[in-house]
Amino acid sequence: MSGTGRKMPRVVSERTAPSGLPAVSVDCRGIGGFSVEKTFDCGQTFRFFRLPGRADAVCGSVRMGKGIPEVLLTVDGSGLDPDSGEGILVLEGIGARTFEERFADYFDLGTDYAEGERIILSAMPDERSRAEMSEALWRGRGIRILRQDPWETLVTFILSQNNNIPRIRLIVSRLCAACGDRFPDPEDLTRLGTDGLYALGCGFRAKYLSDAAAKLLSGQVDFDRIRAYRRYEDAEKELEGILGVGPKVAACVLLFGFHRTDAFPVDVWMKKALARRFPEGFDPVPLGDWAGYAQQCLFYAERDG
DNA sequence: CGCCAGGACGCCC
DNA sequence: GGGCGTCATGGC
Repeated sequence: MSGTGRKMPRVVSERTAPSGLPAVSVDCRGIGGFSVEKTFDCGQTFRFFRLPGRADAVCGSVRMGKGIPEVLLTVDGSGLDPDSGEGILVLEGIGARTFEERFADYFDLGTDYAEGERIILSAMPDERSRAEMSEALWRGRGIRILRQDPWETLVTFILSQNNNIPRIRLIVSRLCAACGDRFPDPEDLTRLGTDGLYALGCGFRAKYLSDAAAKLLSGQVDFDRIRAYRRYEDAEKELEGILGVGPKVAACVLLFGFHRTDAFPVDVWMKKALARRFPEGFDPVPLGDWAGYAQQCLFYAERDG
């Protein structure tokens, strides 16, 4: 996906919420649809939680980068049509300037996902597989690939292996609680040590997190270098130099943390989805930069039932 | 009690 | 290169 979107969302009002925090309303019509519920419940982020009794509103913290204060954000999608994903999005915790400079990009609202659907379907090899993909895209319509912080995605997806989403969220929340209610930096993991991470419930993944922190701090793994690789395999191999990072975790980090949208993570859910929908086999390569979005739709549809 | 979870490692052949 | 047991933990 190009990200050189034709129609950027527009801030239609800015105010101070009763909480005292800044808030903006954003016109999301004509950008290809957006669903808060699906985007924050499709397993790409683990630090947002549904507001009680609200299927269409979430609240969570966004890591903006090392040394930059996190943003506590409430995302209210109740003004978006659940079918078309068109309407007004309300964000509490940021003003218009922060939205335009950072969060329009974070939500990937400048990318035309309707065009992406057409590209994906046109790349399907036959009518039967096209029908299967069409159904999955319909179910996942409104999902956006968030542009998250690479370090946060690395840590959370190391924790994801042989684990389930509720428990990943639990461990991440304990990690943040142990680091002053913010996401830990590499130095924080070093300070906690493998024993400390183990005590927080990371299990056998504790040593993986220690290794990740050490290799980031030493420069053996470098996010700028990863970002600069042309070939997906080069970026994947550098990430796989970290203990506990294999093809699946690397794919998630590249997709969600580096917006390498040609990544196509395959986990147990995806294996089930692919075997069920495409028994003759499935090749994500022809999907190009839309492979990651197609994967998210297949994953969401499979897990949603 | 068992089984499973956004897998990867270490070892075997 | 493929196959298989193992790894912590919590929820069911």
